Amino acid sequence: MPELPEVETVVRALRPAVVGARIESVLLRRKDLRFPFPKSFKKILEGQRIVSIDRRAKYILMTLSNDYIWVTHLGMTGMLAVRGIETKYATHDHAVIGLDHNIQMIYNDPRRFGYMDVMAKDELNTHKLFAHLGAEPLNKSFTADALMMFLARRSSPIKTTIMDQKIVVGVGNIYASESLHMAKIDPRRPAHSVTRTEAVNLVAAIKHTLKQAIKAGGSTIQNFATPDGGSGYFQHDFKVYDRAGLRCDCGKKHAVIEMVTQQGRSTYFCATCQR
DNA sequence: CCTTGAACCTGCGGGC
DNA sequence: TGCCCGCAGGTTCAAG
Repeated sequence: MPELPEVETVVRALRPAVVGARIESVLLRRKDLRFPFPKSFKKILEGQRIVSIDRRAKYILMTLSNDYIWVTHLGMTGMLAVRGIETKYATHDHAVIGLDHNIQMIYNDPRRFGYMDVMAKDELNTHKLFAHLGAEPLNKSFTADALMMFLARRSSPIKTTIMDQKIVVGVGNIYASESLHMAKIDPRRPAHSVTRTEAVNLVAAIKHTLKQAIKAGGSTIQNFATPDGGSGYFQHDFKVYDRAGLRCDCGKKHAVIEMVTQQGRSTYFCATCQR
């Protein structure tokens, strides 16, 4: 999936097209994605206007005129895009939301790890999906002190730890490697071994990496594209991700990027500049 | 509580 | 050319 920058890119691209639009039809081309669509999904959406579109963690939130929130998670391979009315669908076009002014919003997702839900507006912060989420990395509340509190009692690797959505949201497999590289921290180190100074650097690195990626319109890998059909460019800026065997730009002699597996996910780092 | 591993699903690229 | 294997942006759940 899209990590935080990709979801933010999707939200920003959709905003001008969907805010104020009226939902005229909901076509579900299968009954489930990762989970079944809620029974009342069609009934709650149809006839409503989309009041706003926002992001929380990696979730897309669309507030409707009936005070319900339509929640979409893109999973690993989900895409939410707008286009003109068409009757011909692509493989994996699972949901088609018809808007006024002859616009359709299409949800396409080959692996179907994504899902949609609806909830009352005032239920948002207590809802199962959101109650346990940690800090938004780009908010002021995400500080080294806040991070240190969690790191202290964790023995698992720092890379795994910053991907834990209970601690900080939005940092996925790519930006975890990239942020640790920028902060010069070895991803294999136990979380509790990270010093306060390093935590300060790490928090700054996470914020910087995510912001830069948003600026570049996210990363394009395999099937991720921005909703207008374009691509993000951040993948051209990867310093370590997917670069095993290549020289690290730290420029030190024999500094080569390595790949290791941590909890089933690939981690990329430079053992020379990351300690 | 924390940690780890498996599960969900399809497609693609590399190696033989 | 074609097949098989491993791997891919995330999250959740169970078991230790």
